[in-house]
Formats: sequence, structure tokens, C-alpha cells
Amino acid sequence: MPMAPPFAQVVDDLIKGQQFATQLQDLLRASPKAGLIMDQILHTFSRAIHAAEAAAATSAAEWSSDVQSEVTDAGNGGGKRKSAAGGGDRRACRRKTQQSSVVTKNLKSLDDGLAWRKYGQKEIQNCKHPKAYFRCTHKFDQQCAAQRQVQRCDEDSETYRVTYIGVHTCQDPPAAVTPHHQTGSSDVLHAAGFHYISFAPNAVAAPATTTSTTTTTTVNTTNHLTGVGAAAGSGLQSLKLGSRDQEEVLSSNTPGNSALRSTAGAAPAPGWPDQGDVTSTLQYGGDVDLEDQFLHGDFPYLDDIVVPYYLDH
DNA sequence: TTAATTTGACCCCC
DNA sequence: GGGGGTCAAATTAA
Repeated sequence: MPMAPPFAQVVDDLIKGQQFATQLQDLLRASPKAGLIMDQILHTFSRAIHAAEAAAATSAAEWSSDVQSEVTDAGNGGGKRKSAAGGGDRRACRRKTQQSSVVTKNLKSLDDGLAWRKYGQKEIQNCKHPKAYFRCTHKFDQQCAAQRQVQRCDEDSETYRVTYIGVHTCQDPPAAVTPHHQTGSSDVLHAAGFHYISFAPNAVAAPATTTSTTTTTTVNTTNHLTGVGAAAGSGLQSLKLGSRDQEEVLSSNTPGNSALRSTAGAAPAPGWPDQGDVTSTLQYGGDVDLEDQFLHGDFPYLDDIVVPYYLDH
């Protein structure tokens, strides 16, 4: 989606500031207190970027609507499906996708705590497994452009290659968040659209020289999930992955599933609380409690998590 | 009844 | 022309 020029400049400046701050954060690692302050600065940048992006999306959509209708009227002569919703909108959507930030991860679990809705699945050539397509549940009610594509790795069928396209601009209710990670500050951050940031030492360097980046990361949750299985019994959805067929796997592990989301809001579903921990890490990496855990070595996943929060531009 | 998923068809881009 | 991404009607689940 074309970003309105004033917003593009704002976002660009904010990202530069964020990158400088992350470099400074590296230098201040020795001091935990300074690190906390730096994290708050980074939170502020992230929040501002999201706000500017959301505003830009709205602005650009309004700006392009007139142009879009012209193109649609002039160019959609033939061969459409019966529905009125056709090619013009699709073209706009595809352009938007191509210009969004793209982050690819290899994950053992598909639960990232965000509300996704599956809208398609496709067999991909030269791949054993189909690719599933997800969009944010709030695509229409909050104009959130985030998308996710999930495909099982050919070489390791227990690993999923997950591609995140765009960033969440919605204010998703934090239903999937484990309560003990839900501090007041993280609520505020989440409400502002803050989703991805990492305290992993090597994460901060990622965006420094990036203009448009695809980053591959691995979140190693294997041992952890195995442990959960031993404790929680057979109700584990994550441990059912191997026994289900592909379609079921890709859809039933989608956090957008209403059952999962509703259970997470009240009491964690059997077998899910530990995945919730990982989820919280991804969403609320800036939470002071989590960083305390990280600094004291109590949060093993963060060692492997490198989640570039914002890689575009 | 509502929301999510499935799946075949459509369409854009390479 | 084919592959990949998206749409939307039909189906399923809660």
C-alpha cells in the first residue's frame, strides 16, 4: 500500500531513531538499569511507528479509493466470477502485501498468541506440504493488514516455516496472554499495537542497516513442549500435531480459533499455558518482568528468539 | 446463530 | 501459461 508521504517521512525518522536506540542499547548492556531505560525508549519508538503506520494505512486507503474506483471501472471488463468483489480489490491487496515487512521464522508451534483467520490453502510446487494463508482476524473491523503464511518444512515435518507479512495495527484483546505476564505496562503497549520486540542480544542489530528485509529465525520450543506433555497429559494440542493431517494442523493451531481464544481469556486451556509463555515473549518482550527473567537466565527461550520488530523501510 | 474453516475458482505477476 | 495469492460460497464447529 502506498504510504502517504508525510507519514512515510515520520515512520522513516522513527525507525532511524529506533535503530540508533538499539545500537545504544548494545553499548549499555552492562548496566541493567540503563538497559531498562533503553527498552522503554524502544517501546516508545515501536508504539509511535505503529501509530504512524496505522494512520498512514488509513490515509493511503482514503487517498487511493477514488483512484481505485477509476481503475476498476475502466479495466474490469470481462470474465469475472459472479460476485461483485473482484479484481480491483485484489490488485490493491497484492500491492500492499508486497510492500509490507516480511519476517520468516521456523517454529515448532503455530501459536503466536495473535488472532489469525485462515483464508486459504494451496499446494505449492516442489513442496511436500501445502501452504496455509492467514490474515488478522481484525482485518476488516480494524483494518489490520497483518498476514501470516504457514508451511511445513519438507526436511523436518515438525517444523513450520511461518512468514509474517506486515505488522499488526489492530488492538487485539489480549485474551491469549498468560495472566502472570499481563502487567499494566504491557497492556498499554499491546493496546497501542505493540507486538514484536526482542531482548535477545543479537536481535537489536538486525534492523540497523536494513531497508527491506527477510529474516529467518528459529524459536526452539521442542524440549519445553515435551516437558509440558509430561506434566499436562494427553490433552496437548501441540503434541497432537504429528498425528493429524495437514489441514487440521494448520487450522486447529491457529490462535484465531474462537475456542482457544475464549479459553485463554478465563483459564488456560489444558496444555497451553507454556505456549502462552512463548506467546507472551513475542508480544510483550519489552515487559520488565520478562527482561528480569532474561537477565537472570530464567527464560531460556529468549536465547533463541530473534524477532525483528520492524524491518521494513 | 454466529464465526471459523475448507476448497474450488479467479486473478495477478513473473 | 503457470504458479502463487486471494476470494467467497459451502460446510463445519461452537
